Amino acid sequence: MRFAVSLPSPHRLSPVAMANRSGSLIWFRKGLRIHDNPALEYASEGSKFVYPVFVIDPHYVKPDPNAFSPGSTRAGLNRIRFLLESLVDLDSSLKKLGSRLLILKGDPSDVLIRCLQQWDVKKLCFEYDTDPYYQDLDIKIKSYASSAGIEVFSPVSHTLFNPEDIIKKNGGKPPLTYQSFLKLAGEPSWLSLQLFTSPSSLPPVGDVGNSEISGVPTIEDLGYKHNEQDEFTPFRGGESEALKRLRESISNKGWVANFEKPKGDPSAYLKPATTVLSPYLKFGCLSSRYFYQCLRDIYKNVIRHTSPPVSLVGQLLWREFFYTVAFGTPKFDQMKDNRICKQIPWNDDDNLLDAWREARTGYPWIDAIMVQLREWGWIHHLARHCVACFLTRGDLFVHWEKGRDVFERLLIDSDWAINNGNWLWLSCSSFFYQYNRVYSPVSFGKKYDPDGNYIRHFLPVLKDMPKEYIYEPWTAPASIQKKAKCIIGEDYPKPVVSHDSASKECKRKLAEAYALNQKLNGHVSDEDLKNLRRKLEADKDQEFKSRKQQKKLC
DNA sequence: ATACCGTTGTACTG
DNA sequence: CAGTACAACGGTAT
Repeated sequence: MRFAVSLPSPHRLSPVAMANRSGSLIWFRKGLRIHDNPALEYASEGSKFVYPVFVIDPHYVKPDPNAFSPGSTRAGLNRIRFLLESLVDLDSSLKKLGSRLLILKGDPSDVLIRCLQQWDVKKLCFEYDTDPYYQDLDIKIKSYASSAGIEVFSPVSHTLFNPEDIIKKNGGKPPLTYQSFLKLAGEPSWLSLQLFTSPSSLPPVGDVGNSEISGVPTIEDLGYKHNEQDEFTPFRGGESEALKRLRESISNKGWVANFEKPKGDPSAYLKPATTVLSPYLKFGCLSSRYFYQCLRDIYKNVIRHTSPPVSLVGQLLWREFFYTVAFGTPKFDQMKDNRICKQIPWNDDDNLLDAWREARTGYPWIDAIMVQLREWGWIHHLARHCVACFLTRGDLFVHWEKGRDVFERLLIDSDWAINNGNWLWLSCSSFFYQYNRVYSPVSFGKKYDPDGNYIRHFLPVLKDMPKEYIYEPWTAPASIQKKAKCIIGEDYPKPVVSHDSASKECKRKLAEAYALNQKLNGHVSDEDLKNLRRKLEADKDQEFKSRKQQKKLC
């Protein structure tokens, strides 16, 4: 039966009406795909109607004129666009199966609860998500559903493993090294199953009463101007694009079998050295499990292949590792009260942060990466390492949380667990502690590009720049500087700080902080941090004075 | 207590 | 340029 217009709330429905409910609601959040989608499969099983819903949260998409780049408060325009493209693709796939995507706007929990009240829904299906944002949301939704007698199905399908299982296996705490994670994880249990079961048709959409439903909005619909941004990311969102990219990536079996992350060229932009599947994995346009299965199939048929951590499968397992640690670590995204995070008295100087964020550090190789990040929303992972090290472990010595925020906004693939994990890693706050080891484009360039053209494609502006300029901007011969200035402009900034990969000064600061952490067994109070910061500043002052004195004597 | 290890190092010598 | 010495932290296994 079909319900006409709006319904009373479920606790006021007669038992007959409840019993007669025959539809399902699939709530898309991540997992924007048809293939390997257990929630969608379960929703359509034995259902007369299926309501495929995506809720657009104004908090996530509403233009924020005060943000430092075009976009909303939380997301840059590139990612918003990527999301909308993914939704268009999902809608068109659903239409081919006899259904369509219902777009609703508002606070997700309010909107969804209203749908459950008004529509013919017996089963509510959505992919399980470990991000704190969804964990909170899910509690609300689940508690409503159970009070209304609606069945909830929330399978783990975003990741290869259930982080909860791994943590349980490890005695309640997440593993903190990649190797121990590998041991605990083993092979995923579903590997022998045929995952790629896209439905051939779907039940029709039920009566939606008087709910306000729209098609997928354009960025103009959301209030953005057509020319808000000069250059947009060249990566198109959506499942179709994801599968196309996957097929292209894995068509070269030798490449897949021999993939070694550190050997790729981070500057190769038009033909990236990696698969650039991360944004599709982030939104679930591509199933990580399907990807994993494809890779395993290839490995089976070759004599030799690379292994984790550097292999392609290894990259997928890094994702699992960070998801697991992030899920099992309270306050994972901050320094304070974070069990696994070193307490370090970072600089409070926002001018340094701004210079880094706005690509005017005065180091073309850093600035080039930052411009590509802003304009294209994607940079090679090794390039991410370079700029993250530069911000936190050079003379800038800026808090990793601030760099994290910039990445979270600008990257089209920014993923809560992975982004925070990498910043913890690269700032030597957790997982990795060898603060004298830095990642810099100069060393990558030396290693991987004998022609010296290494950094060329980070940015079109830099593509014809002589390597001397790029590597050592302010010590290059005058003739080269002259040529470089023609390309970049006379007003190209002088370096904001001296930056000798990881400077002695920075190393000293970190060593101090580590000693403090050790002495206090990790329990470092705000007061301790303040004192240490004061001490560091006093030391610096002292050093400055003594240097002045020495000069005088000379 | 000690040795060894870690996704992709650095600096020097010849 | 290749080869070698060095540097260095916390976590884990022994």
